[in-house]
Amino acid sequence: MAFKPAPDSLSPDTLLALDNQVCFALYSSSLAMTRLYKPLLADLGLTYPQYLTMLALWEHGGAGDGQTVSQLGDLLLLDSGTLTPLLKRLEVLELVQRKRSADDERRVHIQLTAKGRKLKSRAARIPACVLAASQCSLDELVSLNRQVRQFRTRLLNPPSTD
Amino acid sequence: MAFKPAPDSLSPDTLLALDNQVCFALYSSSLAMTRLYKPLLADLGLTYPQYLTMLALWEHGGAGDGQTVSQLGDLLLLDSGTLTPLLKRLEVLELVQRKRSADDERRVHIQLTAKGRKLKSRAARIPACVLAASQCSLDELVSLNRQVRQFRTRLLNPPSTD
DNA sequence: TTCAATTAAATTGCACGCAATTGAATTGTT
DNA sequence: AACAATTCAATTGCGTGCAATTTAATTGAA
Repeated sequence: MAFKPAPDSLSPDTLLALDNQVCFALYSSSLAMTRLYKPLLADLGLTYPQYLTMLALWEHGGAGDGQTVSQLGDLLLLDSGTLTPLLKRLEVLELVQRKRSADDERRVHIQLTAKGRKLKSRAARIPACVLAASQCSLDELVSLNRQVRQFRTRLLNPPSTD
Repeated sequence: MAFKPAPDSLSPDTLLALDNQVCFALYSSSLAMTRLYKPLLADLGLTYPQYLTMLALWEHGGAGDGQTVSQLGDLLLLDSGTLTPLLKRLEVLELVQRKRSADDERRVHIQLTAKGRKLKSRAARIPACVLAASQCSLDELVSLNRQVRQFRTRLLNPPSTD
């Protein structure tokens, strides 16, 4: 008499189920976050990636020369192909200034304008809105943030192939 | 004698720090996952969103008429503006068939072709590659997946505004 | 029955992401 | 000094995401 087989946890059906993919959980959650931010950011005239860029500049752009495109890319994990046109749009909005470096003409320094710095106080209201909409406690968000960042760190430091 | 003030956990600087944004953790992790999948999916000739769409169809497209565009959108949390051109590309690849519904001409049914069904066995190798590259245990991924999905569920069911 | 409201998919326009390439500036080696 | 290799930003091309609109089909209320 045969036992009823348990669902094989390594079957293709299980391995490929949409809800079993961490990648899909991250992907769909990230898009859901973008949608949540959109109306909040519309008040500031920013898109979501533009907002992240302003966060990076508010936090790390205070020093004299601001940040180069590459340094911003390191902070945001994006490349110049994405950042260059985005930064040009922020320049049109008069939130940043783009200036060729004097001592290395290859570099472009991104500096906040007065208008860009001023926007920070209005943006400061956003995190509370997001916390409320997430229906999570602050502790839960802090914990989730830590775990997702830890996961990202491991992804970005692939095992050496020695 | 004044105490040295603790860093104010509710100051704008703290609230707006890039690493304190769950949204950025999710965003950058999701992009990092996309980059990880890219070479694996290149072997199958798929982009990452196309792969997610195939996952949805392998799991839920077996029944006679497959899934309509709307039903796929519910599974993937995407709309027709995104899915229609993506599905047309999958049709060009001969992985799916798009057919107007007979009893409701507004609907378009998406069905796997034999070639589309066959691709599943090759895709079945991908999860193991991702697990290895993530440098996480299966338990850790399962746990992270559960928490991110729970977070997404709360985001998508906003508190009623009665 | 008629026709307004609703629904489904497609279309349009814009802003990403990113691979691949280009062009210009700098560095390193001899 | 010369010049190959490297680095940085910009550009090009393609595939998403998504708001807004359009088109066509269906539903529903008078």
